[in-house]
Amino acid sequence: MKNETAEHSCPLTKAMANIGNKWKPIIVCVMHERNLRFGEIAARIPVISRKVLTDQLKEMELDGLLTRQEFKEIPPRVEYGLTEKGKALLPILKLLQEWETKFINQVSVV
Amino acid sequence: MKNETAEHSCPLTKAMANIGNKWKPIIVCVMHERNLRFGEIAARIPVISRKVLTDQLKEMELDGLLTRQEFKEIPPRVEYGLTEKGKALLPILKLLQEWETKFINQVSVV
DNA sequence: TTCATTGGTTACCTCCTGGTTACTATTAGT
DNA sequence: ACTAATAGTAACCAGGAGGTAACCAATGAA
Repeated sequence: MKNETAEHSCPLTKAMANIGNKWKPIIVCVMHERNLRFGEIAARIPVISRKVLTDQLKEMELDGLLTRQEFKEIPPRVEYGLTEKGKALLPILKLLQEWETKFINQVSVV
Repeated sequence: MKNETAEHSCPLTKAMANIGNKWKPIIVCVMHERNLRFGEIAARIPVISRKVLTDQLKEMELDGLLTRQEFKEIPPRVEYGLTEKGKALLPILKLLQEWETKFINQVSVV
């Protein structure tokens, strides 16, 4: 979610600019226990395209949510890991999941 | 954030489909203490356009986040209020704000 | 008769997001 | 000589999200 006004606006807007999109919360979640290689992330989220995954990982690195470590090997190996900022998001995302699960049927059915 | 796969996917994806956009978290926040009329919400979020606000409120009503009560008066009066589901979001959004504030400077500066 | 008020609606437009597909580099293994 | 493996890129595209501006209905007040 691009947001030109994010810089001079409330923390909530900035937070949503960081993780308020389709894939980023999921990427954070799948990395909860250990660093993962690019291919491992892709395997855990099979429905995401490689291009979009690359884009998201780049943005998240810039936003300080995760680190990227490139090993100079052939075939290439790249490992991604959560930063402290990224890790701090985990309990919040867990709450969000619980919230969704709790109120799963409380929508107006049209 | 429209999401065709939301129905058969993880709660997190569904949660983000509910509130993962530019305005909805803010709308929830400004309604934290009491019901508000359309114009009051608009006044609390001056940068949102009327059309977008209307759209968001409609979607949030459908998603069970808030209620809409129309009084048959002239000029019209419409009051919006958080549902239990919407209220349950408040502490989570508060955590998100705190998270953002805490890590506010921890981004890679390019 | 005209205006102000409220809560919208309608038509239209732009740009971003996410998506597909094909392509790349480099080395080891057969 | 050819293939497999990894982590991407590049070119291109459709659709949706958010935005602007003008308009509307109903009534009381001036």
